[in-house]
Parts: sequence; structure tokens; C-alpha cells
Amino acid sequence: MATNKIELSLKEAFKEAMISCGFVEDYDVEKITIEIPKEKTHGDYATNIAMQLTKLLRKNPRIIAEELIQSVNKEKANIETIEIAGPGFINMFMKKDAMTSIIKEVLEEQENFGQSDAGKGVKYNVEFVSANPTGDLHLGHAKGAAVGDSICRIMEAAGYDVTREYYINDAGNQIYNLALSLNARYREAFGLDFELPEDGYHGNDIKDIAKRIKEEVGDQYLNAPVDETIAFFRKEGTKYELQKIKDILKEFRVSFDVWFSETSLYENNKVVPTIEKLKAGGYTYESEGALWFKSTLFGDDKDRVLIKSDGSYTYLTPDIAYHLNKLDRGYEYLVDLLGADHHGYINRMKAAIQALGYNSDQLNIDILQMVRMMENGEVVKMSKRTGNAITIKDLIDDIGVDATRYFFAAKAANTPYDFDLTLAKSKSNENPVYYAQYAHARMCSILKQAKENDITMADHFELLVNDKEIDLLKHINEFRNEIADSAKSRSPHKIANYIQRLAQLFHSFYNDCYVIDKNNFELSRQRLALVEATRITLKNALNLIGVSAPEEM
RNA sequence: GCGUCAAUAGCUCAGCAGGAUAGAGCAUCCCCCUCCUAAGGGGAAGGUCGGGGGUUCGAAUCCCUUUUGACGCGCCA
Repeated sequence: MATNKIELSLKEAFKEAMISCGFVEDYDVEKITIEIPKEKTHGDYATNIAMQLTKLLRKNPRIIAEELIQSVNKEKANIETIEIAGPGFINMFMKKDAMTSIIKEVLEEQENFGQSDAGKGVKYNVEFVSANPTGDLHLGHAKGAAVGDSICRIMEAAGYDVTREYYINDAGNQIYNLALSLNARYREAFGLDFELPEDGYHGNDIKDIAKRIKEEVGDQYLNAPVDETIAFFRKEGTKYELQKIKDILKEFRVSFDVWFSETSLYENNKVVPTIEKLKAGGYTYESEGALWFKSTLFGDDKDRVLIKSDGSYTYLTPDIAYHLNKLDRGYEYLVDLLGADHHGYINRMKAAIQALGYNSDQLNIDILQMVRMMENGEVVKMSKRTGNAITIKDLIDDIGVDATRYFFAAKAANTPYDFDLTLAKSKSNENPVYYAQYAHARMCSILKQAKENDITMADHFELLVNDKEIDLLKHINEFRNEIADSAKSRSPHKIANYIQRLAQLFHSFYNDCYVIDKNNFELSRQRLALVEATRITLKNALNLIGVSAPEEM
């Protein structure tokens, strides 16, 4: 866990004090909790270490605390005063200048401020979205895209080695239906008889693609052999649909490192050897003409079919091969982001990787609970414009990328979400995304005017002793911790909370502390540096959840 | 029936490796622009943390139980 200099020095100081009091011979500093009390009279920082030690020492926590504060090195840890409170909390008030050193760090690190090596370069593969290339991405995919991309950005900032991956289901039945649907629309485009399959794709997007294919290849597939025609439309349909997905994700500021094709599993002969490996391990059996995987051996509810009695694979089979392939590629951990309707999938896939010799902990399946679109208190199922399911495109057009991404990131992914369309669309103070962006715009405005008045940033900050300034500094000090925390639990909403708090502290500072003051030039210079440090922190934080930081609004 | 997730202010949600008086935004009610963007700030009001047990010095947080809701429980993907 990354930690800031102030807290680290406090932890070290308490560790030394514990040792010199004879309480312990050694102690893991990570186990010492240093927190910022909610109540200001409880100090700048506090620790509950004395209460934690009661179990070990079997002594009254206040007595332990008393001994600790006697031997703690206050000078070294920059403590101004230290006191015992309540049942045994140790509250510390820091020397004013202890807080300001963070400003220099931020100004030096710029867009890298907040990064740490907390993740120790551990290799993670994060798979998200992975929607079938058969149509537009809808509301649920938008949540997956926003949450997944934010998780990756945050993990990267926290020092994990992250590969973002999209699994393309381009081999199954749904692609066959896509091909049939396209072929039908292609014939339609020539004014010929056509037959749309019952479970095919009936959207206008298929018509558009068919028209484009007509322009590209002319009539050559009107009378071609059926196999050849289907193969052609499979390939072309996947290509077009995938390109549309890539384009919209790019617009949504979501990127992937690897686009992994299911078909490639067959082309590179990955599926059969996976089944053979399960067989060789004794984890399969035949029954009723099908091949089963004994997933119950690893805690699954029931065994799962790998090869159906008609000889074809279930969805699970190539997916097991895919997960094995990811692990074989050397990732220590896999993360899958799945919709709540797939949560039954967790146990069987964990069972599979165990049967294949990996540890079930290496697969983390994060469930994204369902999203409901609400407008004026009513559930909205369909897009008003198209009459079809709400797509990412609808969200981007109606709400904008910033607000959409903020709304998805601001809420814990694993709880059901009612997306308030009315609120998200409103371009007013009711919309929380503007609160943070407005703070950034205000800072830019100050910086711009300082420049016009030839006020430059100071490099020493002894005048920053106002409560509002100290609060801001404390919060900036927490940024690295917050990122590391958020990465560890893969919770982008923690960053959103951090952003709200930072914006709030700034707005409050803004009202109390006038920055550009020609009559107090030195204070202006010092505050200006604080504003710039705050601005960099806010911009970096917004970037972690894919939200822009406008210079004016 | 079994499983997963949820239930906290009027609304939308934080807080949940136990810690001090449960927080934020919005909505409501007061106050603040001769001054860096009022998309802002300050204040008020608003809660038996779904109910009931238990563990603990201490529980919104952990355990059990119960109610309600969403989603699963295919040789679909």
C-alpha cells in the first residue's frame, strides 16, 4: 500500500515507540492505522493503535497510549501536539509546515502525480465489455465500458501491469444468424426475395451494412454457393459490427490492448487440447451422449456440458480454452467484468481453471449489477429516437461522455443502479459532474489572471496556515493512497468520491481565501502554487474515470 | 426451493479488513456577489442504518435469523 510521507513518518514513529516501550520486538507498519478524524478537534491525524494493542498486552488502552506518546519522537514525525482522547485514540496536531511539502511534489510530478508502485508491477488481464459483434452496445455495455476502463486506468496509476482485453464471440450461433440476416438484407437491397431468420437481427443497422457490402462487392454473392456466401457474410458482418463497436468505444474514451477472437482459438487449435487436458485429469465423463465437466468437484452447483450430444460445443467450452490461454500467457491474475445475469458463471469458470492446474484466486469475476434508466421517476426501456434498446450512442448524444462516465463511475458497480436521466441531462448545478468540472474551470481562471498580473508561484509556503488551505493540503496528500485503495478493490467510485471532496474543499477555499491580491503579493504567490497543485490533482483524478477537465465553463 | 447481490435522510448514494456525535449531492428553509466564474459558499432542518437476536470495551460495519427487491439456477450465449 502506498502511503504519503506524513503518514509514513507517523507510522514509523509509532513503530519505534512501540519497540522502545517494550510492547513488541518488531511490527509491520502497514498494520498501524493512521486516519484523518472527521472531527477537527480530534487532530490532523489519529491512530487507534493503543486500542489495537489491548488484545496483545491486556492493558488499559489509555495506559498504553500514555506510554506511547511519552516515547514517540514528535520532532521527527513533525508532530506539534499529541494527546489521548476517548477510549484510547491518540490524536495528533501536525506542525503547519509539515503539510505543504506536497505542493512541490505535485508541481514536479504533474500528470504523474498520484502514481505509485503499490501494485508492484503484478500482471493483470482485465476483460470487459466483450459484447457480441452483432449490434450496437447498449446501456449495460456502457456501464461495463465505463467501469472497466476506469478500473484499468486506476490500476495502471497504482503500479499494476494491466492488459485490457475484449473477447470477441465471433464463432457461435449468433454470428451465423448475423450472416443469414445480412444475406437477407443484401438480397433485399437488390430488390430480390429475402427471408429474415426468425431469431435473426432485424435492426436497421443490418440494412445499412448490407447496403455498404452491396456497394463494395456488387452482385457476386447473389448466386454464389451457400457455404461461400455464409462464410463471406460472417466475415464481413463481424468486421463491420466490430468496427462500429471500436469506434463508439473510442468516442467513449475506452481503449483495449487486445481484441481476442474466439475464432482464433479454433484456428490455433486451443479448444481440443483444453478438453483433452480436462479429460486427462479425470475431470470429465460421458452421459446421455454428451461430454460433461465435473465442476461439482470444485464447488459448482452442478456439472456442466462441454460437448453437446449433437457434437457441438457449449459456450463454456471455448471460454475455458480462452481463460486457460490468458493464464498461459503469463498473467498472474485475470479479471472478468460480467453483468449480474451471468453471475452463475463464476463457479464453473473458477472450477475450470482449478481443474487445469491454476488457483481459483487467480480469477476475479466482478459482477456489475443491472442498470435501469429512469426519467422523471419512470423506467425508460427504449430509446425515444430509435425505438430500440438504449445504446451508448444514445447516452453520448443525450448526456455526453463526461456525465455518462461520471455517473457510472460514481456509484459502486456491484449495486443495482437507477440511472437518473433527467439529472444526468440537466446542465445545471443539480448535476454533480459539473461541480467538479466547475472547480477546475475556476482554478484555470485564477491561474490565467495571475499570469496576466505577472504573479508567479512561490516555492515556499509558510503563509499557508488557514484551515481551508490545510484541509486542501491534507486531501491532496491522500491522493496516492486513494488511488492505491481504489485499485486494490477495483472500485472507481472511490475516486469519484475523492473528486467530490476535493472540489468541495476547493470551492470552500475559494470563498474564504482570495488568491490574487496585489496588496499581499507573497501570500498570492503561495496560494497560487496551492491552486495549481489542486488543479493538477483534480485533473489527474478526473482523468482516472475518463472525465475531462475543462478550462472554462 | 437453491444461489448471488442489494436494503442507510424526502430522492440518488457514500461509509462496511469494528472505533469518537452515521456523511455527501439533490430537493426544502434562511443568509452571502462594489472582490479571482453564484454551475459557488455559509447555516438550518431532515435518520430507531429494513426487523429481530448474537459476538465485542465498542456494530451501519462481523455472525445467525427474518422480511422485501433485482438477477440467476439450459446439451442458450
